[in-house]
Amino acid sequence: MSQDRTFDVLTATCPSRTSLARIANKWTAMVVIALSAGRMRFGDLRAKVDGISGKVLTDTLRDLERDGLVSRYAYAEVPPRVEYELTELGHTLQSPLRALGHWAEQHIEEVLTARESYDARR
Amino acid sequence: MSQDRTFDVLTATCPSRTSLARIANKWTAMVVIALSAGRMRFGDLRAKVDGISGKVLTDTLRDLERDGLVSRYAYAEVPPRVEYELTELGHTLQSPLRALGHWAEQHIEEVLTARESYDARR
DNA sequence: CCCATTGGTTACGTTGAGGTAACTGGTTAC
DNA sequence: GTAACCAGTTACCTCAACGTAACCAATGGG
Repeated sequence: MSQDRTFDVLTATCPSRTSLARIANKWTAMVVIALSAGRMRFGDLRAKVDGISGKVLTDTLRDLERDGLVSRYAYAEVPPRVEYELTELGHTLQSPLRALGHWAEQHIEEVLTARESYDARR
Repeated sequence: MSQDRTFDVLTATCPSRTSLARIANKWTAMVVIALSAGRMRFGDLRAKVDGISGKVLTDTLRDLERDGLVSRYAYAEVPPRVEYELTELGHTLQSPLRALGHWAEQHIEEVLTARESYDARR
């Protein structure tokens, strides 16, 4: 139950780094943030994560499903209906990733200002 | 001062998304986590972020500097010496990214288990 | 003298992420 | 008959990410 100091993302061979590589990713972040609103079907998710291509959304969802972060519910209907939702594990990832999204929104003006002065300097 | 609902990372054209793309990135996360320990020179940073190549570290640091998250101090010595540290803005990013790192370390076992059962299922 | 040492940067070549577009399936509406 | 519907899947192509290795310049050792 207590924290084993066994895993360290800064160590190249540590398996936790493969996990970090997956979650520290813009598409993963956006999909998880979108799914925070609750169970959703593929088309709605695609509309919510503005600009994501079908291929990338499919790939991202499959990876998240494989890692146990998202559940997939397919209905044998025509036209097909498929819904996705965060698992219990996925919910634990929601708050860190939403924090990242909030950071991006709250600090974008400072970032843009910094970029301008950096670019002007060269 | 209050929160304008002006920015939304889920909107493709929103500038905050470019910012999210930069911070929701494995190398960015690892470098910021490493720099949480304080001002550090290039070589030490490279050793701490195990497995990162010189080129990627340089590129990552330059992007972070451009966005105002990291300060760069170069000394005109031979051999050259350059130190980096988080800016005030960079410090505000430290806790969300460390949270991501912790998540990866704390939940890697569940993730590995999920992967196994997913792969076995196919 | 000459060469090795040192940290950061750059040039070059390779790999992989990601975009586009065409196609699948059975049912309903024209 | 044929067109539209939804969630993929595949093939193909492009461009960005990444790794490798050479390079720079002043100092110290032999």
